[in-house]
Amino acid sequence: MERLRQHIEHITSLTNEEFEYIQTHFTKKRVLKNQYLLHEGDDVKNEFVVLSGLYKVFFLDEQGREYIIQFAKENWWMSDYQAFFQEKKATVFIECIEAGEVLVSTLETREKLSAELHKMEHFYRVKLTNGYVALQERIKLLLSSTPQERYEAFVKLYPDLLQGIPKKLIAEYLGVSRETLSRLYSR
Amino acid sequence: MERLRQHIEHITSLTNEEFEYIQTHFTKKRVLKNQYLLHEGDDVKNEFVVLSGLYKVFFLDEQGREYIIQFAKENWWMSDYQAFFQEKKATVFIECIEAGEVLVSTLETREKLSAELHKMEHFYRVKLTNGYVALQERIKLLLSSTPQERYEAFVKLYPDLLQGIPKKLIAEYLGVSRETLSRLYSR
DNA sequence: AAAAAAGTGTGACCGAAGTCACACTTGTAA
DNA sequence: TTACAAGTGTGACTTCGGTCACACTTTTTT
Repeated sequence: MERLRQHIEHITSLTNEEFEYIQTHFTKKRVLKNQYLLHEGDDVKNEFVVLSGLYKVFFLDEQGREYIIQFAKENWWMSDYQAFFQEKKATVFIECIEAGEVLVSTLETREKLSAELHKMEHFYRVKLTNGYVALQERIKLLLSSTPQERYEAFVKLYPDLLQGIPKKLIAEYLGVSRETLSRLYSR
Repeated sequence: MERLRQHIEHITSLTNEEFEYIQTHFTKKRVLKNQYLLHEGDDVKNEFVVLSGLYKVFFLDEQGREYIIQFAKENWWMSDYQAFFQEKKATVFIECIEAGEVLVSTLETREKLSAELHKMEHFYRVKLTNGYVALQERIKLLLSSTPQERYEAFVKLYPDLLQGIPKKLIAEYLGVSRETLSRLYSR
Protein backbone atom coordinates (compact mmCIF):
# COMPACT_ATOMS: atom_id res chain seq x y z
CA MET A 1 0.00 0.00 0.00
CA GLU A 2 2.95 2.29 0.54
CA ARG A 3 3.34 2.24 -3.22
CA LEU A 4 -0.14 3.62 -3.66
CA ARG A 5 0.61 6.41 -1.25
CA GLN A 6 3.77 7.39 -3.07
CA HIS A 7 1.88 7.25 -6.30
CA ILE A 8 -0.82 9.62 -5.09
CA GLU A 9 1.61 11.87 -3.28
CA HIS A 10 3.51 12.28 -6.48
CA ILE A 11 0.59 14.51 -7.41
CA THR A 12 -0.84 15.73 -4.10
CA SER A 13 0.32 15.35 -0.53
CA LEU A 14 -1.79 13.52 2.03
CA THR A 15 -2.06 13.41 5.79
CA ASN A 16 -1.79 10.03 7.48
CA GLU A 17 -5.48 10.10 8.27
CA GLU A 18 -6.39 10.84 4.71
CA PHE A 19 -4.29 8.02 3.40
CA GLU A 20 -5.61 5.63 6.02
CA TYR A 21 -9.07 6.37 4.76
CA ILE A 22 -8.23 6.19 1.06
CA GLN A 23 -6.44 2.91 1.54
CA THR A 24 -9.54 1.14 2.75
CA HIS A 25 -11.00 1.51 -0.74
CA PHE A 26 -8.33 -0.55 -2.45
CA THR A 27 -7.66 -4.25 -2.12
CA LYS A 28 -4.55 -6.05 -3.18
CA LYS A 29 -4.73 -9.00 -5.54
CA ARG A 30 -2.12 -11.43 -6.81
CA VAL A 31 -2.30 -12.20 -10.50
CA LEU A 32 -0.81 -15.17 -12.31
CA LYS A 33 0.51 -15.37 -15.83
CA ASN A 34 -2.21 -15.77 -18.45
CA GLN A 35 -4.89 -14.89 -15.90
CA TYR A 36 -7.66 -12.62 -17.10
CA LEU A 37 -8.61 -9.60 -15.01
CA LEU A 38 -11.36 -8.66 -17.41
CA HIS A 39 -13.13 -10.53 -20.17
CA GLU A 40 -15.20 -9.24 -23.07
CA GLY A 41 -18.86 -9.24 -22.05
CA ASP A 42 -18.19 -8.88 -18.32
CA ASP A 43 -19.73 -6.15 -16.25
CA VAL A 44 -16.83 -3.82 -15.63
CA LYS A 45 -16.92 -3.46 -11.90
CA ASN A 46 -13.26 -2.66 -11.35
CA GLU A 47 -10.28 -0.66 -12.33
CA PHE A 48 -6.78 -1.82 -11.47
CA VAL A 49 -3.57 -0.17 -10.39
CA VAL A 50 -0.52 -2.18 -11.31
CA LEU A 51 1.91 -2.77 -8.46
CA SER A 52 4.05 -5.27 -10.33
CA GLY A 53 3.96 -7.59 -13.31
CA LEU A 54 2.95 -6.82 -16.87
CA TYR A 55 -0.49 -6.81 -18.43
CA LYS A 56 -2.07 -6.24 -21.81
CA VAL A 57 -5.37 -4.58 -22.58
CA PHE A 58 -6.65 -5.81 -25.94
CA PHE A 59 -9.70 -6.49 -28.05
CA LEU A 60 -10.67 -8.75 -30.93
CA ASP A 61 -12.26 -7.83 -34.24
CA GLU A 62 -14.89 -9.97 -35.99
CA GLN A 63 -12.22 -12.09 -37.63
CA GLY A 64 -10.67 -12.76 -34.25
CA ARG A 65 -7.61 -10.64 -34.89
CA GLU A 66 -6.13 -9.21 -31.73
CA TYR A 67 -5.27 -5.54 -31.16
CA ILE A 68 -3.46 -4.28 -28.10
CA ILE A 69 -4.67 -0.98 -26.72
CA GLN A 70 -2.20 -0.68 -23.91
CA PHE A 71 0.57 -2.48 -22.08
CA ALA A 72 0.41 -1.78 -18.35
CA LYS A 73 3.28 -1.90 -15.93
CA GLU A 74 4.00 -0.48 -12.48
CA ASN A 75 1.79 2.47 -11.51
CA TRP A 76 -0.33 2.30 -14.63
CA TRP A 77 -4.07 2.19 -14.25
CA MET A 78 -6.16 -0.03 -16.41
CA SER A 79 -9.72 -0.99 -17.12
CA ASP A 80 -12.14 -0.89 -20.00
CA TYR A 81 -12.68 2.76 -19.22
CA GLN A 82 -15.37 3.18 -21.77
CA ALA A 83 -17.46 0.49 -20.17
CA PHE A 84 -16.29 1.33 -16.67
CA PHE A 85 -17.45 4.94 -16.78
CA GLN A 86 -20.57 4.27 -18.77
CA GLU A 87 -21.43 1.08 -16.88
CA LYS A 88 -21.67 -1.02 -20.01
CA LYS A 89 -20.39 -4.51 -20.77
CA ALA A 90 -16.68 -4.90 -21.44
CA THR A 91 -15.51 -4.92 -25.04
CA VAL A 92 -11.91 -5.58 -24.14
CA PHE A 93 -9.83 -8.15 -22.30
CA ILE A 94 -7.15 -7.61 -19.70
CA GLU A 95 -4.68 -10.45 -19.43
CA CYS A 96 -1.59 -10.90 -17.35
CA ILE A 97 1.65 -11.37 -19.30
CA GLU A 98 3.98 -11.51 -16.29
CA ALA A 99 2.69 -12.41 -12.85
CA GLY A 100 2.45 -9.66 -10.25
CA GLU A 101 0.11 -7.75 -8.00
CA VAL A 102 -2.56 -5.15 -8.61
CA LEU A 103 -4.81 -2.99 -6.50
CA VAL A 104 -8.49 -3.32 -7.22
CA SER A 105 -10.89 -0.42 -7.03
CA THR A 106 -14.37 0.50 -8.24
CA LEU A 107 -16.24 3.30 -9.93
CA GLU A 108 -18.03 4.04 -6.65
CA THR A 109 -14.67 4.47 -4.97
CA ARG A 110 -13.48 6.84 -7.62
CA GLU A 111 -16.61 8.95 -7.40
CA LYS A 112 -16.84 8.78 -3.64
CA LEU A 113 -13.24 9.69 -2.96
CA SER A 114 -13.49 12.46 -5.54
CA ALA A 115 -16.58 13.89 -3.89
CA GLU A 116 -15.29 13.59 -0.34
CA LEU A 117 -11.73 14.74 -0.84
CA HIS A 118 -10.98 17.61 -3.13
CA LYS A 119 -7.40 16.36 -3.20
CA MET A 120 -8.51 13.06 -4.69
CA GLU A 121 -10.61 14.73 -7.33
CA HIS A 122 -7.48 16.67 -8.15
CA PHE A 123 -5.45 13.49 -8.27
CA TYR A 124 -7.86 11.81 -10.66
CA ARG A 125 -8.03 14.90 -12.82
CA VAL A 126 -4.28 15.08 -13.19
CA LYS A 127 -4.05 11.36 -13.96
CA LEU A 128 -6.74 11.75 -16.58
CA THR A 129 -4.99 14.75 -18.05
CA ASN A 130 -1.82 12.74 -18.52
CA GLY A 131 -3.77 9.85 -19.95
CA TYR A 132 -5.57 12.13 -22.35
CA VAL A 133 -2.34 13.56 -23.65
CA ALA A 134 -0.85 10.10 -24.08
CA LEU A 135 -3.84 8.88 -26.06
CA GLN A 136 -3.77 11.92 -28.29
CA GLU A 137 -0.13 11.24 -29.02
CA ARG A 138 -1.00 7.70 -29.98
CA ILE A 139 -3.68 8.94 -32.36
CA LYS A 140 -1.28 11.29 -34.04
CA LEU A 141 1.12 8.42 -34.47
CA LEU A 142 -1.47 6.03 -35.83
CA LEU A 143 -2.70 8.63 -38.29
CA SER A 144 0.54 9.82 -39.72
CA SER A 145 3.33 7.34 -39.29
CA THR A 146 4.79 4.44 -41.18
CA PRO A 147 5.29 1.11 -39.39
CA GLN A 148 8.94 2.06 -39.13
CA GLU A 149 8.21 5.26 -37.24
CA ARG A 150 5.66 3.57 -35.04
CA TYR A 151 8.18 0.99 -34.07
CA GLU A 152 10.73 3.65 -33.21
CA ALA A 153 8.18 5.50 -31.10
CA PHE A 154 7.34 2.26 -29.34
CA VAL A 155 10.96 1.65 -28.50
CA LYS A 156 11.09 5.06 -26.88
CA LEU A 157 7.90 4.56 -24.89
CA TYR A 158 8.51 1.00 -23.73
CA PRO A 159 12.28 0.39 -24.01
CA ASP A 160 12.13 -2.30 -21.34
CA LEU A 161 9.44 -4.30 -23.09
CA LEU A 162 11.50 -5.03 -26.16
CA GLN A 163 13.30 -8.08 -24.87
CA GLY A 164 10.75 -9.39 -22.40
CA ILE A 165 7.79 -10.10 -24.62
CA PRO A 166 7.04 -11.84 -27.93
CA LYS A 167 7.36 -9.62 -30.98
CA LYS A 168 3.88 -10.71 -31.94
CA LEU A 169 2.47 -8.60 -29.12
CA ILE A 170 4.42 -5.57 -30.21
CA ALA A 171 3.04 -6.01 -33.71
CA GLU A 172 -0.47 -6.14 -32.30
CA TYR A 173 0.15 -2.92 -30.42
CA LEU A 174 1.53 -1.17 -33.49
CA GLY A 175 -1.22 -2.43 -35.74
CA VAL A 176 1.07 -4.17 -38.22
CA SER A 177 1.58 -7.83 -39.01
CA ARG A 178 4.19 -9.86 -37.22
CA GLU A 179 6.06 -10.37 -40.50
CA THR A 180 6.17 -6.69 -41.35
CA LEU A 181 7.51 -5.88 -37.92
CA SER A 182 10.15 -8.56 -38.26
CA ARG A 183 11.30 -7.06 -41.56
CA LEU A 184 11.68 -3.65 -39.97
CA TYR A 185 14.81 -4.52 -38.05
CA SER A 186 16.17 -7.38 -40.17
CA ARG A 187 17.20 -4.94 -42.89
CA MET B 1 -21.97 33.39 -21.42
CA GLU B 2 -25.28 31.78 -20.57
CA ARG B 3 -24.13 28.96 -22.84
CA LEU B 4 -21.09 28.39 -20.70
CA ARG B 5 -23.23 28.22 -17.63
CA GLN B 6 -25.54 25.64 -19.13
CA HIS B 7 -22.55 23.71 -20.27
CA ILE B 8 -21.01 23.57 -16.82
CA GLU B 9 -24.34 22.98 -15.10
CA HIS B 10 -24.88 20.01 -17.29
CA ILE B 11 -22.29 18.44 -15.04
CA THR B 12 -22.50 20.33 -11.76
CA SER B 13 -24.89 22.99 -10.51
CA LEU B 14 -23.65 26.45 -9.64
CA THR B 15 -24.86 29.35 -7.54
CA ASN B 16 -25.12 32.74 -9.18
CA GLU B 17 -22.11 33.97 -7.29
CA GLU B 18 -20.05 31.04 -8.34
CA PHE B 19 -20.91 31.51 -11.96
CA GLU B 20 -20.29 35.25 -11.75
CA TYR B 21 -16.84 34.47 -10.55
CA ILE B 22 -16.11 31.71 -13.05
CA GLN B 23 -17.30 33.86 -15.90
CA THR B 24 -14.65 36.47 -15.31
CA HIS B 25 -12.05 33.94 -16.41
CA PHE B 26 -13.41 33.52 -19.91
CA THR B 27 -13.45 36.04 -22.71
CA LYS B 28 -15.50 35.85 -25.83
CA LYS B 29 -13.88 36.07 -29.23
CA ARG B 30 -15.30 36.23 -32.73
CA VAL B 31 -13.55 34.06 -35.28
CA LEU B 32 -13.65 34.38 -39.06
CA LYS B 33 -13.43 31.69 -41.67
CA ASN B 34 -9.86 30.54 -42.32
CA GLN B 35 -8.62 32.31 -39.22
CA TYR B 36 -6.05 30.47 -37.12
CA LEU B 37 -6.58 30.21 -33.38
CA LEU B 38 -3.34 28.36 -32.94
CA HIS B 39 -0.32 27.85 -35.14
CA GLU B 40 2.45 25.28 -34.99
CA GLY B 41 5.34 26.69 -32.99
CA ASP B 42 3.23 29.09 -30.93
CA ASP B 43 3.29 29.12 -27.18
CA VAL B 44 0.00 27.51 -26.27
CA LYS B 45 -1.43 30.05 -23.89
CA ASN B 46 -5.10 29.25 -24.45
CA GLU B 47 -7.77 26.68 -24.67
CA PHE B 48 -11.05 27.42 -26.42
CA VAL B 49 -14.68 26.55 -25.86
CA VAL B 50 -16.69 26.60 -29.04
CA LEU B 51 -19.90 28.62 -28.86
CA SER B 52 -20.63 28.47 -32.57
CA GLY B 53 -18.95 27.82 -35.89
CA LEU B 54 -16.77 24.90 -36.89
CA TYR B 55 -13.06 24.37 -36.39
CA LYS B 56 -10.44 21.82 -37.23
CA VAL B 57 -7.46 20.78 -35.13
CA PHE B 58 -4.77 19.36 -37.39
CA PHE B 59 -1.07 18.81 -37.85
CA LEU B 60 1.35 18.33 -40.72
CA ASP B 61 3.91 15.58 -41.26
CA GLU B 62 7.35 16.18 -42.76
CA GLN B 63 5.99 15.85 -46.26
CA GLY B 64 3.40 18.50 -45.51
CA ARG B 65 0.49 16.09 -45.51
CA GLU B 66 -2.34 17.19 -43.28
CA TYR B 67 -4.03 15.08 -40.61
CA ILE B 68 -7.09 16.17 -38.71
CA ILE B 69 -7.15 15.24 -35.06
CA GLN B 70 -10.55 16.66 -34.25
CA PHE B 71 -13.40 18.68 -35.64
CA ALA B 72 -14.87 20.99 -33.00
CA LYS B 73 -18.38 22.31 -32.88
CA GLU B 74 -20.62 23.79 -30.20
CA ASN B 75 -19.56 22.98 -26.62
CA TRP B 76 -16.38 21.20 -27.65
CA TRP B 77 -13.16 22.25 -26.05
CA MET B 78 -10.01 22.50 -28.07
CA SER B 79 -6.34 23.27 -27.77
CA ASP B 80 -3.06 21.53 -28.34
CA TYR B 81 -3.56 19.82 -25.01
CA GLN B 82 -0.22 18.17 -25.05
CA ALA B 83 1.55 21.49 -25.34
CA PHE B 84 -1.05 23.30 -23.25
CA PHE B 85 -0.61 21.10 -20.20
CA GLN B 86 3.10 20.66 -20.56
CA GLU B 87 3.73 24.27 -21.53
CA LYS B 88 5.55 23.36 -24.72
CA LYS B 89 5.35 24.84 -28.21
CA ALA B 90 2.36 23.91 -30.31
CA THR B 91 2.70 21.05 -32.77
CA VAL B 92 -0.78 21.49 -34.18
CA PHE B 93 -2.90 24.12 -35.86
CA ILE B 94 -6.43 25.20 -35.08
CA GLU B 95 -8.23 26.79 -37.98
CA CYS B 96 -11.76 28.05 -38.39
CA ILE B 97 -13.83 26.30 -41.06
CA GLU B 98 -17.08 28.17 -40.42
CA ALA B 99 -17.10 31.54 -38.68
CA GLY B 100 -18.40 31.70 -35.13
CA GLU B 101 -17.52 32.54 -31.56
CA VAL B 102 -15.35 30.91 -28.95
CA LEU B 103 -14.56 31.47 -25.30
CA VAL B 104 -10.89 31.84 -24.51
CA SER B 105 -9.33 30.54 -21.32
CA THR B 106 -5.90 29.71 -19.96
CA LEU B 107 -4.07 26.98 -18.10
CA GLU B 108 -3.87 29.26 -15.06
CA THR B 109 -7.63 29.58 -15.14
CA ARG B 110 -8.12 25.88 -15.30
CA GLU B 111 -5.76 25.25 -12.41
CA LYS B 112 -6.99 28.18 -10.37
CA LEU B 113 -10.68 27.40 -10.74
CA SER B 114 -9.95 23.75 -10.01
CA ALA B 115 -8.08 24.62 -6.84
CA GLU B 116 -10.57 27.19 -5.61
CA LEU B 117 -13.79 25.40 -6.44
CA HIS B 118 -14.09 21.71 -5.87
CA LYS B 119 -17.05 21.80 -8.23
CA MET B 120 -14.89 23.06 -11.05
CA GLU B 121 -12.26 20.43 -10.46
CA HIS B 122 -15.12 17.96 -10.70
CA PHE B 123 -16.32 19.57 -13.90
CA TYR B 124 -12.90 19.34 -15.51
CA ARG B 125 -12.47 15.78 -14.35
CA VAL B 126 -15.75 14.69 -15.89
CA LYS B 127 -14.96 16.50 -19.15
CA LEU B 128 -11.59 14.80 -19.26
CA THR B 129 -13.15 11.45 -18.54
CA ASN B 130 -15.45 11.83 -21.53
CA GLY B 131 -12.59 13.02 -23.68
CA TYR B 132 -10.46 10.10 -22.63
CA VAL B 133 -13.13 7.62 -23.55
CA ALA B 134 -13.67 9.27 -26.93
CA LEU B 135 -9.98 9.15 -27.75
CA GLN B 136 -9.75 5.53 -26.78
CA GLU B 137 -12.62 4.75 -29.09
CA ARG B 138 -10.80 6.52 -31.88
CA ILE B 139 -7.68 4.46 -31.25
CA LYS B 140 -9.63 1.24 -31.39
CA LEU B 141 -11.09 2.35 -34.68
CA LEU B 142 -7.78 3.39 -36.17
CA LEU B 143 -6.19 0.12 -35.15
CA SER B 144 -8.76 -2.31 -36.35
CA SER B 145 -10.99 -0.90 -39.02
CA THR B 146 -11.01 -0.65 -42.78
CA PRO B 147 -11.54 2.76 -44.41
CA GLN B 148 -15.11 1.62 -45.02
CA GLU B 149 -15.79 1.06 -41.33
CA ARG B 150 -14.06 4.25 -40.33
CA TYR B 151 -16.21 6.17 -42.69
CA GLU B 152 -19.35 4.62 -41.26
CA ALA B 153 -18.23 5.42 -37.73
CA PHE B 154 -17.56 8.99 -38.82
CA VAL B 155 -21.05 9.34 -40.21
CA LYS B 156 -22.43 8.28 -36.87
CA LEU B 157 -20.24 10.64 -34.88
CA TYR B 158 -20.59 13.70 -37.09
CA PRO B 159 -23.76 13.21 -39.16
CA ASP B 160 -24.17 16.95 -39.60
CA LEU B 161 -20.69 17.47 -41.00
CA LEU B 162 -21.21 15.29 -44.03
CA GLN B 163 -22.77 17.89 -46.26
CA GLY B 164 -21.21 21.04 -44.86
CA ILE B 165 -17.54 20.43 -45.45
CA PRO B 166 -15.25 19.29 -48.27
CA LYS B 167 -14.74 15.54 -48.46
CA LYS B 168 -11.03 16.19 -48.45
CA LEU B 169 -11.26 17.15 -44.78
CA ILE B 170 -13.13 14.00 -43.92
CA ALA B 171 -10.44 11.99 -45.63
CA GLU B 172 -7.80 13.75 -43.57
CA TYR B 173 -9.69 12.91 -40.41
CA LEU B 174 -10.05 9.26 -41.37
CA GLY B 175 -6.46 8.94 -42.46
CA VAL B 176 -7.24 7.84 -46.01
CA SER B 177 -6.70 9.55 -49.33
CA ARG B 178 -9.39 11.71 -50.86
CA GLU B 179 -9.68 9.31 -53.79
CA THR B 180 -10.11 6.25 -51.61
CA LEU B 181 -12.83 7.96 -49.64
CA SER B 182 -14.57 8.97 -52.83
CA ARG B 183 -14.55 5.36 -54.02
CA LEU B 184 -16.15 4.21 -50.79
CA TYR B 185 -19.56 5.56 -51.61
CA SER B 186 -19.43 5.63 -55.39
CA ARG B 187 -19.70 1.87 -55.52
C1' DA C 1 15.52 -36.38 -22.83
C1' DA C 2 12.06 -36.36 -26.03
C1' DA C 3 8.14 -34.28 -27.88
C1' DA C 4 5.13 -30.61 -28.50
C1' DA C 5 4.22 -25.83 -28.70
C1' DA C 6 5.43 -21.19 -29.25
C1' DG C 7 8.34 -17.78 -31.31
C1' DT C 8 10.92 -15.93 -35.25
C1' DG C 9 12.83 -14.89 -39.97
C1' DT C 10 12.19 -15.01 -44.85
C1' DG C 11 10.52 -15.87 -49.56
C1' DA C 12 6.53 -15.64 -52.96
C1' DC C 13 2.41 -13.77 -54.01
C1' DC C 14 -1.64 -10.71 -53.70
C1' DG C 15 -4.54 -6.92 -52.96
C1' DA C 16 -6.07 -2.62 -50.99
C1' DA C 17 -5.01 1.90 -50.86
C1' DG C 18 -1.87 5.64 -52.43
C1' DT C 19 -0.35 8.53 -56.24
C1' DC C 20 -0.82 10.79 -60.54
C1' DA C 21 -3.48 12.58 -64.19
C1' DC C 22 -7.43 14.53 -66.02
C1' DA C 23 -12.28 15.86 -66.87
C1' DC C 24 -16.25 17.84 -65.03
C1' DT C 25 -18.85 20.59 -61.67
C1' DT C 26 -19.61 24.02 -58.28
C1' DG C 27 -18.49 28.04 -55.92
C1' DT C 28 -16.15 32.52 -55.46
C1' DA C 29 -14.17 36.71 -56.93
C1' DA C 30 -13.00 40.24 -60.31
C1' DT D 1 -20.91 37.11 -66.56
C1' DT D 2 -16.68 35.77 -67.08
C1' DA D 3 -12.73 33.77 -65.24
C1' DC D 4 -10.38 31.33 -61.80
C1' DA D 5 -10.06 28.42 -57.91
C1' DA D 6 -11.74 24.75 -55.25
C1' DG D 7 -14.09 20.49 -54.99
C1' DT D 8 -15.15 15.87 -56.81
C1' DG D 9 -15.18 11.40 -59.43
C1' DT D 10 -12.65 8.06 -61.98
C1' DG D 11 -9.12 5.52 -64.63
C1' DA D 12 -4.15 3.68 -64.82
C1' DC D 13 -0.40 2.40 -62.41
C1' DT D 14 2.49 1.51 -58.33
C1' DT D 15 3.68 0.19 -53.90
C1' DC D 16 3.60 -1.12 -49.22
C1' DG D 17 2.09 -4.18 -46.15
C1' DG D 18 -0.81 -8.47 -45.48
C1' DT D 19 -1.25 -13.38 -46.11
C1' DC D 20 0.41 -17.92 -46.72
C1' DA D 21 3.94 -21.27 -46.44
C1' DC D 22 7.82 -23.16 -44.44
C1' DA D 23 12.27 -23.79 -42.03
C1' DC D 24 14.68 -23.09 -37.95
C1' DT D 25 15.14 -21.99 -32.99
C1' DT D 26 13.76 -21.57 -28.34
C1' DT D 27 10.82 -22.61 -24.64
C1' DT D 28 7.63 -25.44 -22.21
C1' DT D 29 5.63 -29.74 -21.00
C1' DT D 30 5.53 -34.52 -19.90
